[in-house]
Amino acid sequence: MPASSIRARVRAEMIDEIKAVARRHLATDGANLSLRGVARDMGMVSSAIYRYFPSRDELLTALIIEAYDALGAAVETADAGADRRDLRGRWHAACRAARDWALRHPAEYALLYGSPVPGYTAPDDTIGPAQRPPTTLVAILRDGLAASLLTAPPGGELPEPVRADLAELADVLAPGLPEALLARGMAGWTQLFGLINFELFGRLNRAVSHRDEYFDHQTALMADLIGLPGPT
Amino acid sequence: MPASSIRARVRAEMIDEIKAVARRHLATDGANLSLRGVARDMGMVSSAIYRYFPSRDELLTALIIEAYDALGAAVETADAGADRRDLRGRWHAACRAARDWALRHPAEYALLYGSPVPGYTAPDDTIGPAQRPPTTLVAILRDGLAASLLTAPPGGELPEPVRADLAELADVLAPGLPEALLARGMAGWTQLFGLINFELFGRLNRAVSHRDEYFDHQTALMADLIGLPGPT
DNA sequence: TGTACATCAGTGAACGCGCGTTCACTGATGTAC
DNA sequence: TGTACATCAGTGAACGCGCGTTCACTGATGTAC
Repeated sequence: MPASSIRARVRAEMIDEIKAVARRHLATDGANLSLRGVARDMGMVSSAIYRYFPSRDELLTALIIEAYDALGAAVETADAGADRRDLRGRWHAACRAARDWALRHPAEYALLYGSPVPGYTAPDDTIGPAQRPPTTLVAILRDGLAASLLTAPPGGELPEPVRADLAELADVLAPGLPEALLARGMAGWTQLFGLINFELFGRLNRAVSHRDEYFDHQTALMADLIGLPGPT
Repeated sequence: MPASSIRARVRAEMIDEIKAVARRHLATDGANLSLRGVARDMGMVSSAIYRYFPSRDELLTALIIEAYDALGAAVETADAGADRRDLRGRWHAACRAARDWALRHPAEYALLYGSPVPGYTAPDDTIGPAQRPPTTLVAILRDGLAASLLTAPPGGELPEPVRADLAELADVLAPGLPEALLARGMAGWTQLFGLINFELFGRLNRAVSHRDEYFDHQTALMADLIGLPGPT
């Protein structure tokens, strides 16, 4: 290995460490991530960070993309671990994986799905990673339809403008998926993140104590609405 | 009117004005509300604010309570304006009112339902106002049941720990409501805020352009799940 | 293999800005006799 | 009705802290001949 690539490797490790420290900071400061604070924790002077990230916002962006990818990978892996033909099992596995990831990484979750960071607008590179979780969910529906395990609801129930929007969206997320089924998939996706939001941001605090069971039951209700077959 | 109460009235007006200015600030700074910024906008020196609020956090709390009350009132008024026996109409009206309020007051909505403010914990006075929207929603279900317009799903579908949690919760939100119906009401409530979150925080940006129709349709799906009678 | 040069990481000081909160104070407004 | 006193709103300076970013710099590490 040439000396230059040692330098490159050390550099890559530094970048990773900065991101790791920054992730820890997110937990206490929320999105008010402080470059100086990160530098302090690394035992460097604050300006040294600029060797690795050109600005605070770029560091934030890197964290956001990594978080989306981690969440997306968790959801995809969970889905992949379930029997292909057990749609309900796949749905539950994917939803649980999202929730588990969020509970294990609450600050990163908040960065992705909480209030927008003031003064920060996410660049376009975040779009792809952000689409992984919903893509995985609707893939379950598409597979089910292809295997005739599932029937699409009548499309006539959709108002025309909604149908048109969903048709375009289907091209991106799940080509060929009937609009009425995509609408239900979106409902499930919305519900999933509504549930996680409420749990994580304290909305269940004096209300629901058996969180796992509650989550599973709410998820099952959505599976019913979508029409996923399987044991209730 | 005695002179003293003139002073009291002026004081009350100042408090209102401070809150109004602070609300404007929320729109740009998010929850990083700055007392000095508010004071500047009012043409006062920053320390003068302390005549009216003992600390920044108390001002935040006042804004939060007012926002919850405004949202709660909007939802209640919308529900009250619909035919008592048209459960589906009431449900839609309440949901639309919540969304409308959120779209008109995005920063305040984010304060209530977005990521927690770092370093701030909401005091107990916020609990009551925060419960108004879900209380209104489940009241629709309770009314429907009382008027035999609605039947409760079989309670056997609920895992026991969830049933117990929901039984306690029913005592607070809607005494006597069967747990399985409350579970569906909670699903609707979760969905409602999931929908608003996604719309407000940009999750629908390159995906759904007919927001009103999409929202109504998603809300209708939840009404189906709950079993609300009425025209689909 | 050894030397001259280029690259790069990290330092330390500084700029210009922001913040919440305290404190002694001035003046105006109200109250009591 | 007039005067002495108390209350209160708002001022201005200060404390002590934080932040992102720039810039000239030192030394170490790598590269080319």
